[in-house]
Amino acid sequence: MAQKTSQPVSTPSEEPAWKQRAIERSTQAAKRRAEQRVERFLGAAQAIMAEKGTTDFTVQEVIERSRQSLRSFYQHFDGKHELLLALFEDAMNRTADQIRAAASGHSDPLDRLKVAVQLLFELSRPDPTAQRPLFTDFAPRLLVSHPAEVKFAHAPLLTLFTELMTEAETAGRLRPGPKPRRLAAMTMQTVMFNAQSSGAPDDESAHPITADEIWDFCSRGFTHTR
Amino acid sequence: MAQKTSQPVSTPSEEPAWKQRAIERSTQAAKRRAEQRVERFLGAAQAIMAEKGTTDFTVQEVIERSRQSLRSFYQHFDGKHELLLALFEDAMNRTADQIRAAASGHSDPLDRLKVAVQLLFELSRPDPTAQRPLFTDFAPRLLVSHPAEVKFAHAPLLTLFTELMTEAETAGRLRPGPKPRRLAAMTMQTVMFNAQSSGAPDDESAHPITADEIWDFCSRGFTHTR
DNA sequence: CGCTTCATGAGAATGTTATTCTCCCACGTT
DNA sequence: AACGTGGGAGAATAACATTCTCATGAAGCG
Repeated sequence: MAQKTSQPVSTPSEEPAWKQRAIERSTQAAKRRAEQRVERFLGAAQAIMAEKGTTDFTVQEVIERSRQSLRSFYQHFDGKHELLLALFEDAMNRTADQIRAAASGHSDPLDRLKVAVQLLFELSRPDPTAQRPLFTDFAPRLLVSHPAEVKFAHAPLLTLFTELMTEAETAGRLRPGPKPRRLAAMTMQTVMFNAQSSGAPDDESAHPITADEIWDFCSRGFTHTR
Repeated sequence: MAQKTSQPVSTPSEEPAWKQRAIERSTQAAKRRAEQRVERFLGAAQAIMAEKGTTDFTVQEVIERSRQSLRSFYQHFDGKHELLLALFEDAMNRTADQIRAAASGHSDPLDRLKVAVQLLFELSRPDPTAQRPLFTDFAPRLLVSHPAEVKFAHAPLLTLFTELMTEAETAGRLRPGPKPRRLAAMTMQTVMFNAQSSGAPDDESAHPITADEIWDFCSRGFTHTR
């Protein structure tokens, strides 16, 4: 955080710029190498998850696949937990982008919201076919063990939904009262978790709640319109 | 499965009634004893959970506390998983009863629903003070690993909410269209999971969504009332 | 050019649990 | 009295994550 360039306690003038730069350079190099390694771990983990369709891989598998060592792994990650968290944040970012892109295809604010809600619903659903174990396996667990991290990872999505809600509000399409951001938060949660427990898209006998139903529910609630 | 004593496939007459009864009696006795033991395991687990406020106890602790043996434990339960499931179902039943009782204190169908929603919200919230680790720890995990069991355990609650919804519908307080049962299911999910991620009742800086907001959201949605 | 340091590789050691297995005894039955 | 069975004690196993040890090779330095 604080750079030592300032001249307070220690003699700054005794740290010439060239030295700073030299250190900087070697530091940078080290950082690059570290990033390289981290990337390899991440890539390997992602590949394994894609194959097995679960987050239940072992650290062993990851290091074997990435041709690195256990030692190295724990040098770069605080534990398996952090690896998954990194992957999760990444996935959330990409998801937010995907949804934003899909929504941008419509001009009406409510249409945009609708598309976003329905796509998020589909993406959050536990489909054994599609490989999204991070959403269906990891996220729920993380939610109980590290709620703060989850909140952080959800940020991009929340931002997106807040944008969409705000646009809708500006267009006078929201009912007055609740702040867009809170509506966005509740809508997100509602959509994601209802998707979770809605079973796979096909199976089931009776229940499977659909994206349409969720949209209908979120947007209009259940009371009679007086 | 198949009995070895019989010559033909089935010879009921060759099994005298007295023998049947004798077997019955000893079977019943065994069953009683088994139930006894199961109760002890359950009780011990519950006590430990109450003390530690988490489902992360070890099987060891349970058997020590209940003064029984590992062998016995695995003879009665398929694994720790089944023990927790039993406790969970129990807790859900009691929760449903509690909510039903609270709701019965009001005469207006919508008031009843409101009370139910708000109480469920409070009960589902991760309050470190109150000891409800089954809701906050176990349920989410179970949801991903054994969705069917969760659905089963949720049944009493779903039934309750369906009743309340149906009453509201009968009273003409629901908007036409959606079936009460589906509204009940979505409302339940929405309330429970939003509570999950709403942080403890007190802490937090900005967010913490409230029971009122959730009720408002579920009942009225977010669109403008034309 | 030798020396030191640091990031890594390789993999053994540890720790924690759940789960299974083995031995053994007390009992009611035959 | 032999016997079959339920159950107690607790050792053995299995999976993993995590930590620790040792060795190496390359970068930096005098």
